[in-house]
Amino acid sequence: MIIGVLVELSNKNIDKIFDYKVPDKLLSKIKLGIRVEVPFGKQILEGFVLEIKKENKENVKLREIIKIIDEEEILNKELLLLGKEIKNKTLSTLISCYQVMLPKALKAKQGRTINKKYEMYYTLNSDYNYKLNIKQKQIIKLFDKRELINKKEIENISKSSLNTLVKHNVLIPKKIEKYRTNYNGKIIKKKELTSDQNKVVNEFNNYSGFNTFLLHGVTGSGKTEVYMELIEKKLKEGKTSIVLVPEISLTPQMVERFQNRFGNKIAALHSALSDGEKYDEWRRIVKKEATIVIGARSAIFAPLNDIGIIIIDEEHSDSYKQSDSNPKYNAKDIALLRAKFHDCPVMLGSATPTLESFARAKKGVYKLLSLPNRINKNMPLIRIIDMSEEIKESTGHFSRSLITSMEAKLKKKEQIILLLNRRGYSSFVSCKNCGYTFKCPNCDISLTYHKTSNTLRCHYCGYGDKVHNKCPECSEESIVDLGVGTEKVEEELNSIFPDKKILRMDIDTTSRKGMHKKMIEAFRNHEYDILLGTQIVAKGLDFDNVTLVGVINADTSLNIPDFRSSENTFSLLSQVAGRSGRSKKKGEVIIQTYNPNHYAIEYTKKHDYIGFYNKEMSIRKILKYPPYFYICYIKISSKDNNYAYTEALKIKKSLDRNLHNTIILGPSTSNIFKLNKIYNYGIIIKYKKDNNLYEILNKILNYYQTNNKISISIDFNPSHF
DNA sequence: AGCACGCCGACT
DNA sequence: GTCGGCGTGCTC
Repeated sequence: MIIGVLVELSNKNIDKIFDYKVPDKLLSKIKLGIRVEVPFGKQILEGFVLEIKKENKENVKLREIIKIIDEEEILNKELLLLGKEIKNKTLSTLISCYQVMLPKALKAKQGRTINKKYEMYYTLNSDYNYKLNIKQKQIIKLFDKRELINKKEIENISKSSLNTLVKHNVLIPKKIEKYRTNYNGKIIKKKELTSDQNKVVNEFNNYSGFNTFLLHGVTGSGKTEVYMELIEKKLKEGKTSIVLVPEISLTPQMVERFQNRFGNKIAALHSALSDGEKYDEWRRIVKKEATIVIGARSAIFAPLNDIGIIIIDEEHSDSYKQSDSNPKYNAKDIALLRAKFHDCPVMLGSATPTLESFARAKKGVYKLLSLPNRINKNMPLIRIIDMSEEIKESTGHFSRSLITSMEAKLKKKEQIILLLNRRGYSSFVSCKNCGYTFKCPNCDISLTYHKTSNTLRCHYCGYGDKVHNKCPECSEESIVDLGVGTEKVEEELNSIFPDKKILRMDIDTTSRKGMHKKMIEAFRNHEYDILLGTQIVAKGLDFDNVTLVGVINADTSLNIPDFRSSENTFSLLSQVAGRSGRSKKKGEVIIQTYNPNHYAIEYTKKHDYIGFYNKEMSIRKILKYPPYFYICYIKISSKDNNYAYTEALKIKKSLDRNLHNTIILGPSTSNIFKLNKIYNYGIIIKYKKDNNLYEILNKILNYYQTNNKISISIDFNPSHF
């Protein structure tokens, strides 16, 4: 037998199928989608079995595989096919497309130490022939009611008796796999749906087979309850479901809600799990023990069969796009591919859908469903504070209106969420005298001051430096911290409200495992009065007692050189505003800004998504941006700045020669020009139809493949530049 | 990715 | 004359 194997090396030259012979003794174990170990040149590598073919005389010189790694396929037919589609859409290596589908534990080299975990159990040999003493009888009695008894439980009676019983074949040991994750499902009865929710469910049920739905529901309108209703229906039909949520809002709270409804049918996949835990969850899915998968981006590859629905919550979130490594895929696109394969619906949900999705819904490509009202029928009141006026009156980060409002809420024992919008914002340490700014020597990034460790750090490469008092340029001792960090705002809050408890939540304080969950629970239990944080506080959190949301600086995300900056700002502000007044108490939102007349802020104030959509669409049309045009971003990177630029120019010229009906911009420096000593340039291609784009790009990739002085990365529909 | 092959510079 | 530099090409 001859098999075609794809080896686990992500290199464009090797990204093809190599043929191997299978020795007779392994013949019966060969299946598509398992891994095997093969000799490859001088090395031994793992690879996936992608083809099984008949032997013929020309194959005589082939080498033989060494061994078989998996008993069962780890990539089923659907996923094998899907990998090829992703390769074609993203121009990545096929092997990277398969690797991205699997938990780390199953990847070559990285996973060798992660094994299944077992626990020892015993069963009773029904026809044993042995005279029992008192202790032993006591042990045997355990088996009256149960068939399997855990080793620990027996050892609690007597460890040596256990050994004797095993020796005399009275008890038979059984190794049973123990999952590192566990769920104690206390099923809570579902809530009655509101009439709005019922209407959505009924409209959805009018369709069958593959369809894409866009559920446009304002914050607090009860989208999750709709999702659960649809999943329950699929569950009754014997079908499985995938629910994607952004990593940041994949809070224990969200997982718990699903567990309370569906118990141990749920498998949750998110970054807070260890590699071993992820591996266990993955196997629970394979074994069909879990039929509802809830997870972040990569959960779209869950090895489910018979998928009945795929739900993507907060569909506007850019976390569904993998942009840091290949393949640069978007989970929304993968969802559509899988749904077509399973002939099942996809539901995209958001209070602020992406323009792309809403435009498709308006064209009828997606079916538009909406939840226009909050469950409590009460949208929070939003007030905009012009900080350019305010700054004349106060020195800190807080306007008088915000402080007054905070005082009022705190007096009523209500809670407050404060958002420090730091997106694209680099806080920096600078010289007051000459303007010198401390920058990372590896990256084109200002260093950030960390008070706790008294160091300057680069948030991109991790470079650290001592704090200097003297300016290296002008030697004056006038170094100041100009950044607006959460630490600094926390200090200021402490001095304004000395007797109030403040909870600071950002990457620094939530990175430790389980901290996120603990903090959210502590805030819910009212152990704190004010929750201060970055983006992390904007999404998905649901606290009944929060009646005021304050946005300290709405503008920072507007100032990013990215055509989506208005959309991202509108979306962020609308989302965070939605945290206020979700229950019976009336909610209030205060947004501090230096651009009170910017349309992203004005439409946020009016809770007017459609208004924002129309305004932004008109701009996108003029500037030829998505959804009117597709975008492809080519990044050219090298340690040699000049070389990177000259090659980028060459690429641009070659694109000009070969592509027609496209707009090609650049090369210009990337948003992060220098990162880890590497210089980055980018070329933007705007196009409507792809013509021969893929072919040309493939040629460029192949041309530079062997050049190790430069690297080329291609991102379709990028979320960062 | 690794490793061999191969064609040019400065050294026991 | 030889050791070793890394450019090029190949791995079933």
